Amino acid sequence: MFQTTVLVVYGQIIMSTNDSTQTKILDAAEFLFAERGFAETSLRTITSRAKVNLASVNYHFGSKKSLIQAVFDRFLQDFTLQLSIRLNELEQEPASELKAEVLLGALIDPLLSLNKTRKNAVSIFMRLLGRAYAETQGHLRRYVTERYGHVLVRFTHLFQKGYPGLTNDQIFWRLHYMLGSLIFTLAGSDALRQISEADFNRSLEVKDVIQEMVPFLAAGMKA
Amino acid sequence: MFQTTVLVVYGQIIMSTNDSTQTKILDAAEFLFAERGFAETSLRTITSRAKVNLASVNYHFGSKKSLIQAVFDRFLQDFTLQLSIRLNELEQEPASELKAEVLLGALIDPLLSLNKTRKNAVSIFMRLLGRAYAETQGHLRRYVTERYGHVLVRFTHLFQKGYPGLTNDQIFWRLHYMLGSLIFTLAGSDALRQISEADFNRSLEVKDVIQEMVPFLAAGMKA
DNA sequence: AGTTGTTTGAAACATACGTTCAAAACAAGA
DNA sequence: TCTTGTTTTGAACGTATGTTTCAAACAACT
Repeated sequence: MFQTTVLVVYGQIIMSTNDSTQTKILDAAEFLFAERGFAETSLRTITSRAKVNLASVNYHFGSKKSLIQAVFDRFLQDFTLQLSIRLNELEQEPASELKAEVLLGALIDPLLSLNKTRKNAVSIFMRLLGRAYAETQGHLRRYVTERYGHVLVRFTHLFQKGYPGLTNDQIFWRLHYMLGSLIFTLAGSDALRQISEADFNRSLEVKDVIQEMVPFLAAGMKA
Repeated sequence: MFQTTVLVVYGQIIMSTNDSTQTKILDAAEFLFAERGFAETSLRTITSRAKVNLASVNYHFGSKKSLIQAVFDRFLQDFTLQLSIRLNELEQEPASELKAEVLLGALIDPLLSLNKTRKNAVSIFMRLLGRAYAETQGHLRRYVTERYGHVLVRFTHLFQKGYPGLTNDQIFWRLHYMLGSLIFTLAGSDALRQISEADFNRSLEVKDVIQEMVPFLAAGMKA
């Protein structure tokens, strides 16, 4: 008794809406979690925004903690699927082809493609990642790394193959730096703006921000 | 009625302890806030760790929100003071001297000097900054930027002077990237480790991590 | 020793939260 | 239409939280 619309072009899902209770909850939850944080968002706020009953969260997801995991799963399933397709291709390439720009592309393209599924999905996803990363204490990070960590390991191996002159330590940390720039910048691209002055004429498109970032990160990688 | 010990060498405060209730609360609060987050840390947990009465938080700081601000103030007063001394010097220098390594040093040295005041102060401070940054919604970021933003503006101007070939937009974003790497890396240097494999032999000292980061960031700045 | 202003202490308050429950509403098949 | 399994609903429960209150303890000064 809910409405589902799926727009498919040349076999690819371009946009889909799903008015089921579960989807309405996930949509409201991911927005509010990204906006305010996990602890700061109550189930009542979520169900109120989703226009569903409070009890339906526990009925469909079991608990608030499981809802948070479900929000991440929806993003990470899409993302890691696309990423591992790219990794499969790159793992066939010779080391000479594994330059930073190429490897970053394998990360960024799947990321940007998320915006095809939901509005502002990339910003929301990055904010959620930033928050999950801050949750040193919680079980969320453990859950994410246990479930999706193997993809990042493959990504690391490609960098090691492409940059044999760097030690494993250097690779590890530089990947760390790059992730930091990416998540930090995309999570709060509207944030640091108010720190600086107003006389900047910045392009706000996520795509442009990332495009601007690639040469910066690639240069650092070659340092 | 409380004990204060200040160790001064050649006119500089090397280490100081202060057993007043306010200090005990601040010490416990900054540790727990960094560890678990603001919302996830209750006043009862704080006062229990600090071994003071629950009501003393509201007596000395007014509210939990004000306590959070006070925690930041204690860090930022130390840090921005040291930073602005360095900025004063650098603002006298010719543009040719304002290279990325030098400017980053003006940021990093005051940062590292925080570890002289309290144990693990740098890591704690960076985690707090990461959390404050994630708090898009809250008033915390507004408070910090209104009170200490002018120092960052001066820092931005120095970069513009040192790198006249870059547009203001590029400067702005690249500073953004650098901050992301810095905060992200230092806030969770023990975090991404478990994602990757165990066969890395990483140095864990904050100082070393930062030292390793400078060439990476400087190369990006020159890209 | 007595007075005054400050700090601490134990208890209580009101509120917001995640979760549970049982009844009602609904959908689908016999 | 009756039955069965699923979903939605409104209300309630227990608990944890930030804050307030007011009396007791304390420190400094005369």
